[in-house]
Amino acid sequence: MSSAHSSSINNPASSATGSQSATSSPTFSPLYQQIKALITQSLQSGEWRPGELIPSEIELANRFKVSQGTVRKAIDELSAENLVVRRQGKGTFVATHHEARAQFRFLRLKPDVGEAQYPDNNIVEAKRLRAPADIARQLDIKTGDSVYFIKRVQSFGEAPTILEELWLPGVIFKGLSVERVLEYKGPMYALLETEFGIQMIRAVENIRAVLADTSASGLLAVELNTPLLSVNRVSFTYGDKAVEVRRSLYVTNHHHYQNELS
Amino acid sequence: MSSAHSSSINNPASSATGSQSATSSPTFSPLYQQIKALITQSLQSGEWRPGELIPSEIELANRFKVSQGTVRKAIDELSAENLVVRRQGKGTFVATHHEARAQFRFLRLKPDVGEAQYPDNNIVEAKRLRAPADIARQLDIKTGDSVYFIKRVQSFGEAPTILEELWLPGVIFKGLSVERVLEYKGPMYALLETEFGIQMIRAVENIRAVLADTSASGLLAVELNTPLLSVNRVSFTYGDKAVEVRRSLYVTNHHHYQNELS
DNA sequence: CAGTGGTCTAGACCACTCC
DNA sequence: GAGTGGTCTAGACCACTGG
Repeated sequence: MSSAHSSSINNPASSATGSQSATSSPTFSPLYQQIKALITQSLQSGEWRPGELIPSEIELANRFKVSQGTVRKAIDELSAENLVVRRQGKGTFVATHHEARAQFRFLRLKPDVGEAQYPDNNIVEAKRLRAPADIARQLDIKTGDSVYFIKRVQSFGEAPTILEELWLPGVIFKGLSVERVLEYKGPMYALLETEFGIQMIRAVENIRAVLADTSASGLLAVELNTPLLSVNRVSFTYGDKAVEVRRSLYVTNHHHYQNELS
Repeated sequence: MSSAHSSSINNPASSATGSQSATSSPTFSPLYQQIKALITQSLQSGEWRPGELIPSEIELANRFKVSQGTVRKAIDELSAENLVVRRQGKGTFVATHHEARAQFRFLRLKPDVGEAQYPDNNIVEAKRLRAPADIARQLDIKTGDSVYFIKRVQSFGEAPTILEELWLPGVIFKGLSVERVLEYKGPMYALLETEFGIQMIRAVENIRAVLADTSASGLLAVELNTPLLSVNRVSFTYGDKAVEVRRSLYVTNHHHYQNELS
């Protein structure tokens, strides 16, 4: 017995050769799913930080007392969900929003011609306020709870193209400095990751067509009643916890929202 | 030697135990990728038809002279790409558009309240004509080549919600009967699958916001200049061959286009 | 060169479906 | 019970990265 990290896995027969695994106990799930859950916990707890190398498959197999193949299958799924990134010969790394690759995972707006690029940010407004009912519902908090509100315009070159409002739960992002936000020019998710250790894992977008009102037409430099793409996004971190509501208006005269169906 | 199906796999050492595989020959790819390609060929050729059971993993392993694990990994990927569907205890089946499950793979429009449902079709127009330049480019055919053109309105309950135009290459869907289309009420992809053995595997949608013109406002029963979601879809079959252009207008007053980012 | 993930095999047992 | 996909193991070798 090498002691230390044994970790309670639902795996009665830790015996010797071949068999073991998967009895039909009340709460059964495959071993690799349990391993996956344990690794996810370590990711969530910050045992390994974004961008860092996680232990090798062999090391994890030893730690959890399972075969390398089982760890591999667990990591395969985490990789498919973009929680980690595998690099042959180097190791497996915790996914991070601080990478060019990651920027476009949550930005589907592409220019009609030319290469995709990341837009410039311009903060219009940033403040704390009390959550309106609809926002609170989407964030799974109570109406009137403290939220951060950020309004910004994103531009490609000289053309303002995205007008968006972000709502972030005050409890989770406690201490978010308005000044910090105002001076920050990079991707918001990268900032939230480094400042609060909160990672956006998944998001759901509801899309409609709307008309530009006075405010939008002014900020986006388009005529009143220009058709705009309205994108209502709710973003989730580990454990399917909602941590952002983002309401965006896209000018789609020279850009389009691209989606792959498969 | 049990003769019959040996099938030329890039696998020099078909020797006995363990090793073999993966020499660094000019055109190298992993064994399971080669197996995947062979299975895909059989799917494409119609050796196994949509909805049918394909041979078991063990049978395929014997046929291709590889281990079951290798076949498994090949099928895993085909399953992830929705080309086949695995059913424990029963077998692996060729995916088909004749299933409730499959309907919503290519229809992301969801009602704001209530369960998703499949709309009723109303054909407005169906005819053969010569491909305009932009359609031809997207279908990878020549301007003026014969195409089928179908215009239809789809309604949820009493509310017309989708106005769309479909272009299908004449060469591929030769003999598509206008009468057949006019009387057909189900999903178009199911019809094309059964009538021509062509399966839609993947699609790319480019989305913008536009204003309803006179024609659209009439057919969709909305006011002139109502904002509409414009969805330009190109669909692909095996071998990434474009086989449909579909230009849709969605009324998003009581529905929204839902997209999951991950 | 050692260490990592990637591929491949062989064999075992489990869970599910159908006869 | 027989057959299918699903899980798990153990061990081998390959491809890639870096010191």
